[in-house]
Amino acid sequence: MRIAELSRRSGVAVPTIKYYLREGLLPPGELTSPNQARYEERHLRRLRLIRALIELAQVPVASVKVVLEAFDSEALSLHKRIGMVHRAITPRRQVTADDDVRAAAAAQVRELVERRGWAVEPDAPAITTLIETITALRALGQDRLAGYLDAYAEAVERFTDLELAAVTSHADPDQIAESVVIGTILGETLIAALRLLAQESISARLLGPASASDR
Amino acid sequence: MRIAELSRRSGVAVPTIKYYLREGLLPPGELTSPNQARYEERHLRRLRLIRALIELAQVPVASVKVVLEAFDSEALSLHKRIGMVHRAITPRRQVTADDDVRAAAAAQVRELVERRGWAVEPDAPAITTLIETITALRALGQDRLAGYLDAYAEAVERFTDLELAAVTSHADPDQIAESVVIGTILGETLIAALRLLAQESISARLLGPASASDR
DNA sequence: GTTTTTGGATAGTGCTACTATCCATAACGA
DNA sequence: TCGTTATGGATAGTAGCACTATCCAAAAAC
Repeated sequence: MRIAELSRRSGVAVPTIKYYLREGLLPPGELTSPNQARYEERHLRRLRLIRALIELAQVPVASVKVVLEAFDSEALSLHKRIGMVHRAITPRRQVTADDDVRAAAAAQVRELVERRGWAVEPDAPAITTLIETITALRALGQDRLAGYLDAYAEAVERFTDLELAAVTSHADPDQIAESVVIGTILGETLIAALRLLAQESISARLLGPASASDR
Repeated sequence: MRIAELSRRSGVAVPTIKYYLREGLLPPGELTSPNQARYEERHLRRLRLIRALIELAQVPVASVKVVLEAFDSEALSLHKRIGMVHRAITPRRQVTADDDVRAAAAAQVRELVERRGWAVEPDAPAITTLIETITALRALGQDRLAGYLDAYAEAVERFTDLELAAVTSHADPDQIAESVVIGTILGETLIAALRLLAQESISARLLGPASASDR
């Protein structure tokens, strides 16, 4: 197919497709002449994936590129590819002043990881996010929330077990990689949306129409 | 305190504080003369909250403003304030072409909400996100993942129950509002980070060193 | 009494994610 | 066959966001 059809079937404007080609998000089509290229179904699939990552999961274009590189690195172990994706989608956090609040948060995270028997590198990007978030929660007077970390961690393990169990049912290792990468990123969007719905429902029941200041 | 001290204690540059004042994120200090204002502890707390929302939860400045307005709307019921926050932190999704894939996803979401007995408005922002995400997952050939929606929903209810239970232990309704708003937004960051850690751990165990192409 | 800081206003910056324009060539439709 | 439309590739421009920088007269600090 030519670029116009790719655009029509994906809903992405032609100049945007050209931009993705320039940025290396989308592999070039096969040139049939100096100014004519042919695109395949895989280009359409790739384009849909790019749009899902950008629009739904809000991944920046530069990170999408890294994610897709991990996606395509068939020579690497799946674990390493997942590591690449994690690094790509975790924003760089500049570490706050290293006071005792942060040290306590770091200790809490270390203990959590140990208690749950998680095999993670101590400099994993999510560790920093976790420490900074707990530090912020405590600084905001929300120690209570930070104290429920273990319960959160347990609930979170359900997602992961579920996902990885689903994945191992696939036979083709490339299919597995695809599922894990997509599941990691779009799964987060899914979970966040479900969480908001559950919250709205509970809040409607507990805190809504019954409130004095309402209506 | 004056602006220099506010800057020093919060770690936010003076011009940035002025910018937040202009944008209405931070209430003005009390003017003691035409070009002199006094800031209180509450300004420092507010500034820390703003930074946590922007840096950790990646909430855009314009949305932070709406969140803080909900935060300060003491006249509204907590349920309505939560609704404001949800609308502020959910990006506008332009609806994809209304084909049968999307219709099926919409039906799936409707059934899920009904099955779980969730009391949510049918035009809640998270509903659209959910439908679009499921549509995208199916378009990407990840029907399996989309099929686990119920299990995801169940795990997600744990968070929410936990949070709301924790909240009702507070007596002061303003404290409750504060906890819910902060918990809603920073909780998501927390959950996402924990999920990445759990995933890294499981993937290290199942898919890591054992792989052929890995060292 | 001089140096520093302040609130307030305005303008400028760097980055991101596109859009727009141009051009020579190729494909299409009458 | 021939005028119109589409294409690949290059370059330049744009809109929005989140700050930064600069300036000023007046106040504070030393």
